[in-house]
Amino acid sequence: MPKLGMEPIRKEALVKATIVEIGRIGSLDVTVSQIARRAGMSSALAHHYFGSKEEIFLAAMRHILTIYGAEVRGALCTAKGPEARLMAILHASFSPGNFRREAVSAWLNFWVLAQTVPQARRLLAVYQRRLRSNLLICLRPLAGARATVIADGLGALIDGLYLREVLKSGPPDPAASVALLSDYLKSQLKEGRA
Amino acid sequence: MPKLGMEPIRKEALVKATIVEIGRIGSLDVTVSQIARRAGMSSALAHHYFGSKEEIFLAAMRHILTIYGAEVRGALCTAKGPEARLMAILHASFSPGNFRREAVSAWLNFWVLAQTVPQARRLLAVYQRRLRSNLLICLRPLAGARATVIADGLGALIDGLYLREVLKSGPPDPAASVALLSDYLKSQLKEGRA
DNA sequence: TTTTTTGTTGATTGACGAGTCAATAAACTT
DNA sequence: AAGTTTATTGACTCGTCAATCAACAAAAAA
Repeated sequence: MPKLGMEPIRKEALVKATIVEIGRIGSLDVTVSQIARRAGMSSALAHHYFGSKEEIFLAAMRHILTIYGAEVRGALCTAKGPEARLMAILHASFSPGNFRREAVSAWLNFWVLAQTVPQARRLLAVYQRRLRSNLLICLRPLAGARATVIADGLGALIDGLYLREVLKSGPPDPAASVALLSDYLKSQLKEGRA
Repeated sequence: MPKLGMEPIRKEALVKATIVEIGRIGSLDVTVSQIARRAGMSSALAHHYFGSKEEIFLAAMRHILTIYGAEVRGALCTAKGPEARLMAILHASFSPGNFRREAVSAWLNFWVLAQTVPQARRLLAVYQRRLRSNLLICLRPLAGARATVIADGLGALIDGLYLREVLKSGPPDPAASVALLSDYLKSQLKEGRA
């Protein structure tokens, strides 16, 4: 039955399965067999395509970051004006796609991974830099010299809200998080003007 | 050579060794043997006193939370007035003790643990509630109805700044985190008055 | 048609790790 | 002195899992 051109399909299936399994188990203690089974193939095939478990994790991480990046870009392209663009970024960070339980769990575990795997750390650093830069572009015309402080605060606040989501029982509440962020933003901008 | 009354000594040594090892490895993929070796005993003894690896982790977590709680209480008892008490809490959260790489790494990994181990989740929830309540007590006289929003924001911000410190390369910079927090606080309080 | 490339898996290897157990020894009790 | 409790460990069991391999199947290239 071997159809040709399976590689990208299999890889994508594995990446998605990895995120699901990490979310299900809640940690990186996920076996390649579990991932492969969920993706509908043998563990040997997973190794065949990715070489190692670590590569699978990194691919999954890239996938999450790519989704997030795309979502931000998509939101930005329709938003006009710095304030609207800022809100677009914040909304994208808490969009249903990124704020699913499994995605949050994946993030949390990638943070852990970043402590030991340089490649993972680099990926995360790229995301942080891009977020920061996006925020700064919008903030500078609004807050001048205070832009960097506000951007750092917003970045940390986003991560912190993700963290807290992990412990919360019940369904995720993106609106509350965005509200808190926008409240923070509003008061910081007022501060600059005072 | 068996001296009597070793249990508490051994347990404490194991707990401290656990935190060190988690910091060193950067994850919970720490073997009981590693922990025991660092604590200067056989792995069998570690099992003898704690029964399971999970119990060891939970004890380590309790230890970290206890230290943090003590630090906050200590800082609070000398501070007079709501503003000073707020700053005391913030400073305690970023005291050198809590800010050592190993402690922060432990914290991050306990977060992961909290996703799957109910006992761990409960411990972390207690910490969050206590922090929130401490903040609220100080904030209510200063910000009235806005107190809860500010407390939630501070809590998330603390966690988020923590996170970024672990992942940052280079030495940690508690002062910058405290500065950002106090900046946030200041502008939020001004907000309430406006 | 033969050969090569691509897809696929069951079985196996080799390592490692949590938890148990039997055995030893020092202290404390009676 | 005999018995009990506490401390301590080396050796072992049992399971798991990442990674490899040999083998088979089908498409594409020669």
